[in-house]
Amino acid sequence: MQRSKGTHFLKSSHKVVRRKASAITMDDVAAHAGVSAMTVSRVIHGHAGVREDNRARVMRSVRDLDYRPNLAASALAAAQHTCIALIYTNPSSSYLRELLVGALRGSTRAAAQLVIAAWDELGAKARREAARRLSGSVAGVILPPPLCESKAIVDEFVTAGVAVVSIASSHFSDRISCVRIDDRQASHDMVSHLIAHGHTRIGYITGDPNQTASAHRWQGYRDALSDAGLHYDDALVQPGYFTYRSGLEAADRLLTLSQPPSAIFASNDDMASAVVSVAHRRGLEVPGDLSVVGFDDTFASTMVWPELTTIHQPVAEMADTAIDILLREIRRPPSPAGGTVNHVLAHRLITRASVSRPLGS
Amino acid sequence: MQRSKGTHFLKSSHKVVRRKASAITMDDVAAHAGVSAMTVSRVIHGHAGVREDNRARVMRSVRDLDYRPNLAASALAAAQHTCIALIYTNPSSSYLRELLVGALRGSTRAAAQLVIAAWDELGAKARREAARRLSGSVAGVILPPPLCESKAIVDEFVTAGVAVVSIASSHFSDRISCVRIDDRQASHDMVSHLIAHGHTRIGYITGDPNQTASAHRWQGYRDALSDAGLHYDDALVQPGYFTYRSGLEAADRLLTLSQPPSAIFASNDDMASAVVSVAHRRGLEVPGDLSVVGFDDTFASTMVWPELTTIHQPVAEMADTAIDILLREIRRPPSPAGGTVNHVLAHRLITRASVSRPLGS
DNA sequence: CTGAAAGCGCTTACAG
DNA sequence: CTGAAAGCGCTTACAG
Repeated sequence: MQRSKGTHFLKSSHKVVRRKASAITMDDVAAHAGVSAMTVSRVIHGHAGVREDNRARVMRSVRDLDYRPNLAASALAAAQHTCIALIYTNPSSSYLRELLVGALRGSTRAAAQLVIAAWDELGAKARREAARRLSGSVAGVILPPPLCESKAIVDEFVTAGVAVVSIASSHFSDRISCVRIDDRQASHDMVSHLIAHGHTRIGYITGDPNQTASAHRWQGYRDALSDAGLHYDDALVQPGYFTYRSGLEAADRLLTLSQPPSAIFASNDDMASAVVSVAHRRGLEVPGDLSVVGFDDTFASTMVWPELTTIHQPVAEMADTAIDILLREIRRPPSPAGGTVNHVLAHRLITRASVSRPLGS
Repeated sequence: MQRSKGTHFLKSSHKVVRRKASAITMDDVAAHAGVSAMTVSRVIHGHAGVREDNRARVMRSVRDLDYRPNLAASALAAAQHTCIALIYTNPSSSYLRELLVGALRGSTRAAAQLVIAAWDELGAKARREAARRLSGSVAGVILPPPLCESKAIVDEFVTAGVAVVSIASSHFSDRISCVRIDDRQASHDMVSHLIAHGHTRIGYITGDPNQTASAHRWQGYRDALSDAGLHYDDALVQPGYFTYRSGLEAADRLLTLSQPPSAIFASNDDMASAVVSVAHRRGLEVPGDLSVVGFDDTFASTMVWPELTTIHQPVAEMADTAIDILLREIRRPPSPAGGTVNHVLAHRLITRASVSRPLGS
């Protein structure tokens, strides 16, 4: 192993020792493998048209020297000073954390610069203003809900030629790309899970009517009932807004029904947590007296007792994917077509402790 | 306003329009201001030794052209391919989100590359292993609790010459720098707040004994009681571990006391949420029958009803500051001294709805 | 106090 | 299938 440039760095100097990782450059790898830097670059990016033996040698050298490309250099050389913004407006959304982790992973991998913008304090007008300003300095934006439901905001970016990907919403999927799960199917899965446990009176708390996911989840609930031959009862469906507070109120309405449900499906975890709290206040055991399930698999779902059965949404992966889609759109040659992507990731039913068979079954 | 290089980009091409932001380079600014790029660079970095009129002209041009430096280029040129890792092990810590936002802000500003590592699935041995591996590729690490309390991990990095900053813990402050708040004073403030409302029997739930903050917060509780001339009652202090579950158990013990407290101070929000839940299950109104307060001002504190009075810890700012400290250590010339920094940020008491005067006062 | 030149580590046309 | 050269936009010595 030859560290042509690196070796003398490993002496005593504090500062320089710390740089040792980047001491290995593409040229070092090229020399080690006996090819040009060009070829190394091709191999690394998986470009076709490299002889198999050369490819193998390069990969070997990369491993031997523990080479890690310098992202700053890549970004600069590729003139890909791509700056992508992730905008959030809902600080209480527990999944912002996952969103950040995923976006960071994606932007690092792609050597794009990530900017986080918090717009929760801004009014509608200030948001449009901010969007206009941002359009001047970023090539793409990731729009989580509820921002991606706003035509004004989406328009602002699209008009400015900024690439946009919405997370968890297909509202404007004809104009911008989106990454999401199949909310309807996921909701269907959850209701079927409850039915399989013997529940026939299943309460449902809807989500924010301004978010497309709400309609899909609700539809999934109805589909599953109908598929199981259960009739749909209006009284069992109460409006919510994805907030803890709204969950509290909906749960109260549901549990004071003359014939209360034996299970409640709140369409997100925050509301489901609220249901558990209301149940406790009313002296009901969960899941003994009432089964409760949520949606999203956020932190909130394990912050209650018992922990909630819920639907896992791969949020980090969604953000990561969003970066890829954005970059592809930004870097592709100008095409007349445009063509948005509608990327659907797999969801997963997470079984925890908040579901049991109904009383007396 | 002359966009020597930019103008022709603004034509129809989709791709290139998106690059317009970076079309303005330092050379453009230099030309606009009638100086060299060198001088622009000096002004931007606030280096001394630039004539006042030149400085003013440059700043004017920067503003006029809306110049934004290309971070990739800065990083590359400065040979500051500094890579910093943020390692987390506690995915349920609601403040990871803030940590990420702050770290990202800091790393973007400083053109450092940020890497997020999740070690929560790893055992002690695997963590040491991971630390060793990471030491080869990063110049600095940010260690939030509880990781920063582990001598083995800290040693692994320090030995490898990697700069380390711990968040919210001064445990190894003689060997590594830390960013934190004054936990003891903050806790004192909170207890004084309860006393000011007329509470004299104040329950306390301690934190994870392995985290230094726990001891400081507990000390603040005792200090405040003593300062107010109240006696310290062992029965009112119950052990917790910063988890929701442990809060549930501690609250049960506290509320079954023959003489239960009129207020409970849980030393973090997760446990305080648990206290509220237990209170409700026992038919107690919060804050009517029991005042409850937390610590950290995380998402959990507004996820319960009533929302919790708590101590705000500026977590994002802490991470941001950590990046600065790290960079200073990494980039400073090798010095024999070393010298760690102990940076204390201001906390804030957040008053919400979970405190009232005790019953019958 | 100021600037011309070299170079950071990659990638992108362009030739073979 | 492969490589030499130019260049991405900045900063760092080095000279004035």
